[in-house]
Amino acid sequence: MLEKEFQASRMMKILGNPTRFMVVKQLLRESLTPSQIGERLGRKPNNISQHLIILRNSNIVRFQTVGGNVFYRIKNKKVEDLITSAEACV
Amino acid sequence: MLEKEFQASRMMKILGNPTRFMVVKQLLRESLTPSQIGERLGRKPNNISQHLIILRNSNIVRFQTVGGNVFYRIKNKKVEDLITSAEACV
DNA sequence: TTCACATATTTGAATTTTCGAATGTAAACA
DNA sequence: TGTTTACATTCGAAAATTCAAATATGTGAA
Repeated sequence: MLEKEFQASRMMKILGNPTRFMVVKQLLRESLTPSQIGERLGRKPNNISQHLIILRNSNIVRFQTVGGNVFYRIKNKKVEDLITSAEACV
Repeated sequence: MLEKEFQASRMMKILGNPTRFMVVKQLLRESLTPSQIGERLGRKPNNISQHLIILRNSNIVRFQTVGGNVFYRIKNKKVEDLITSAEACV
C-alpha cells in the first residue's frame, strides 16, 4: 500500500469521529477557543482538547495564543473540500 | 448534530480503514470478486468479505452474480470525489 | 497566591479488526 | 442423482484500538 493512500485514509479516519468532524466544521467558520467549541458542541473542554491535539498532530489545525486565550483555526484549508465531498456522498 | 453531518462523518469513518479504502480504490477501476481483491491487497478472502459487507451496508458498493462468480462494483460514484479530496489533503 | 483555563494522563467500557474454522452455495461432471 | 471443487460467507473469540470521563498537572493573568 502506497504511503499517499495510507495518509489519505488516515485523514478520513480522523474526520470519521463525529466530534472531530464537528470541531473542524466550527473552525472553518471562525477561530475559537477549546471552551467555546465545547459549549457549541455540548462536550467537556478536556474532551475537546484531546481531539484538538489529534487534529494538531495531523496538521489539520493550528493555534495561536492571544491575550491569554488559545485560539484554534484551520491550518489545512483543503479539509473544507474533503468535508464537502463527504456531505455530497450521503 | 445534524443527521447529514453525522452521515458524512460515518462515510469518512468507513473509508478511514486502510483496507476498505484500498478495496474501494480497486473497485473504482473495475469490477472484482472478493478473491481477486484479496490477492491484490494481500489479504484473506474472509477478511475482504467482512469489509465488503460493511461497504454494502453503507451503499458504497453493490454486487452481481455472473456465472457463479460474485462481482463487486462501486454503487455510490461520489466516493471517487471523496477519495480524490482525501488524497489532495495529505 | 488564587482563579480560570488548557493540556496531559489514566482508566474502563465499548467498539473494531483480524484470524481460524465452520458453513453455505453453485457449477461441473461422472 | 450424487459428489467433488472452488468459491463466498458466517461464526466465535482474541487482540487491538478508540472514546469519553475523571483526575492531575501546567500556565498565565489578576
